[in-house]
Amino acid sequence: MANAPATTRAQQRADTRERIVEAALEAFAEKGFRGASTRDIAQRAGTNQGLITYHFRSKDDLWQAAADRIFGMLQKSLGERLGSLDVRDPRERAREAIRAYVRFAAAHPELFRLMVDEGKNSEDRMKWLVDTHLKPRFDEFARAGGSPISGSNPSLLPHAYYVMAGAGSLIFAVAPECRRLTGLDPTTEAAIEAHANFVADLLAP
Amino acid sequence: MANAPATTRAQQRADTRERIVEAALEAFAEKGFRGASTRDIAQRAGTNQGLITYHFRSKDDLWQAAADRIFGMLQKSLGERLGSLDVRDPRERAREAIRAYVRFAAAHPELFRLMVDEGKNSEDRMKWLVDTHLKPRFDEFARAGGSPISGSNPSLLPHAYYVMAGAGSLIFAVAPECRRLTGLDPTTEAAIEAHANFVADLLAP
DNA sequence: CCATTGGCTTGTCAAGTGAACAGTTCGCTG
DNA sequence: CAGCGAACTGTTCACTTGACAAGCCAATGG
Repeated sequence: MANAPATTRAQQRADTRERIVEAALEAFAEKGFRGASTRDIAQRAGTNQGLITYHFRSKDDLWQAAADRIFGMLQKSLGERLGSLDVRDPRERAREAIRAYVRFAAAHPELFRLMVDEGKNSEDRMKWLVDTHLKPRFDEFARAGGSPISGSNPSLLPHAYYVMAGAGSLIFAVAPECRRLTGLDPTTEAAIEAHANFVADLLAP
Repeated sequence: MANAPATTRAQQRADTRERIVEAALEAFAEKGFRGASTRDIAQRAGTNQGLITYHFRSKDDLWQAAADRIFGMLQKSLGERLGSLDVRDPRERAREAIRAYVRFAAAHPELFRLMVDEGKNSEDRMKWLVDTHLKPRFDEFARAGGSPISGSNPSLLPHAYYVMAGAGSLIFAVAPECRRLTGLDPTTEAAIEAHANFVADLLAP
């Protein structure tokens, strides 16, 4: 009987791509699109730079894969949390949605960093991000949280959306700064819960 | 009588430095520290790259000058606004401080972009920024706005600070994204006032 | 068992990058 | 008005960047 190979080709391919995407997400969030080099990403993934252009044609394609990954995680995380919630009261559902979002922002500050890095310019990456990932999230926000938060005034929806995103994410996105500035480590469980409740109390009291 | 020179040497020097710092602030906010090149900055300022290393020894020094500029503007802007306000009620003063901050964030989104770009890592620029500019602002926030906002619970101060900063700034920092995502142009006077009131109502109702 | 495939490695390239420096201009001072 | 020195310019240097081409070798399938 021939030795079965330790890892099949398909497995290896998938594993490598996964490692690269994860490293890319980390690097892009940390240094921005231009600041992160493909060599740095390759090193974090434990491979070489040439392999990146082999699996992903270009740096842009790799960035899209990284964005797909983090937004996929967000959708899955929020979906699970709200799906298994049998509360009908809209305000209570809105509160729980806000708290779920804050917890996700704490666990994955890369999401916010990516959004800010790209949202400030009008390049193709921003347009792709809005059309592919942000639009669906915003529409869902309008449906679920609009009324309890913005008081059923639709013209306030954009304000409410960006207030929630900014208020819920910033402290985790600049965690090193927060530690040095305030002494509070926002990555602790207690700080995360305190922040989630603080934001929920503000937006859906 | 000898012709007085069109511009004195001191004027020329100051003008040039000013143009470079302004261009640098713009570029750093737009592309991040690593993403912005000194050549790009020189071009925006209408000069050449060599002049930058002449006036500012290094790219780091130029970045500090840019940070000094935007934080100086913030301090001046808030100081003027609150100085000429003869309202004694703490809550009303807090509301006005919040609204003043939101207006500044709208007029100068570079402030928030710089903070996020640097606050996410632990490099020297972040430490310098905290010690030199952020610490004083945070202390003042604790003195003036702490009680009306965080309900006199000092352990909530960091949360309140980052909620205000994030909620008040994000929509302006990612204005191109906001336009495409929601249809709302956050740079209009109406949108700015709406946002200022929205945030003030949340934090100091 | 061997030819082939395809994931991966290595080496190379043109286009930048920040810093440094020699050369040029010109306002100011003596 | 001479000439010093500060403001400015253009170029060079050592290095990094993303992309690509050629070759390597283990898994695959006949």
